[in-house]
Amino acid sequence: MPELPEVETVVRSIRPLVGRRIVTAEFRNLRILRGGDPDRMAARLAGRRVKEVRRYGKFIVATLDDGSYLMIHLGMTGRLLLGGDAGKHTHAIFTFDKGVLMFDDSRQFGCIEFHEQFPARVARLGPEPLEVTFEEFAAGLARRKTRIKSLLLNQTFLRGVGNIYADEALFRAGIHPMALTARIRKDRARKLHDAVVQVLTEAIEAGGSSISDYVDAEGRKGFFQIHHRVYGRTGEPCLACGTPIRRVVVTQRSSHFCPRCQKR
DNA sequence: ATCGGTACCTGCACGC
DNA sequence: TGCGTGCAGGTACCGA
Repeated sequence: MPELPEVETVVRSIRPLVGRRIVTAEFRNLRILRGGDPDRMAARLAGRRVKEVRRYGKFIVATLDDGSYLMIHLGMTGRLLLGGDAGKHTHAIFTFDKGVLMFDDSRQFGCIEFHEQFPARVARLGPEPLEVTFEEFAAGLARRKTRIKSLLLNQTFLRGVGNIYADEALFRAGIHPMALTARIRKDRARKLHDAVVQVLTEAIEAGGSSISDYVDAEGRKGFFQIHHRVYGRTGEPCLACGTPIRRVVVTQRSSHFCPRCQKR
């Protein structure tokens, strides 16, 4: 489900919780805690006020009033929902002095972690795609020895790009997903940098892409999926040239591309 | 140090 | 109707 635009939309939709106080935290599925102690977490969280909620790539980090941090990752199917009823896949329930936040995740690839210090995993991520300079971006391309699709998905290169937006950006830049990064010339690299920024910006404006189950914390779907040019369009005609869109697997992930518009 | 393959889960669509 | 297969927006971990 969630890549940068979806996580950004979720973060914006839970902003009303900033300034609110956590009354109780209930954890129903411990897998989500990745080894964290549920009782200790609940005790540390109770009474804390949310100072700030920020997004780092696909990670959500809430800063609490005592300087501790609550980190949330939505994985593939994670949802944060304000209010509503707990369901089969509701794994955590945060009750605030005003409002309730539920974490729902059918595949359980998401996680919730409590940290006394800023989480190291988040600190190790690469730059934000909407902030990275072209020079940094190009230096990253030249330094790696892999296929461009793999690099775009690598969160230490850029944080937040996932399978949908990698495919969409590569199409817009006219680059084949299997292209080796070191062989991409500067003009193409610049096109790719621009394409990443544009596609993410447009997707945020559309509230993200709702393929099957993504919704924001108010239950609203995104509508960027209607603007996808290659992702999920295998066999359908390329919107630029009419050639059927193809699907190849790169690093175990589906990649959708136009064989005519995207040369290696 | 980097890279690709694998594992982790559930649900859905499909063909038989 | 049910069963097997393959696929799905994610990252961590392992061995080469």
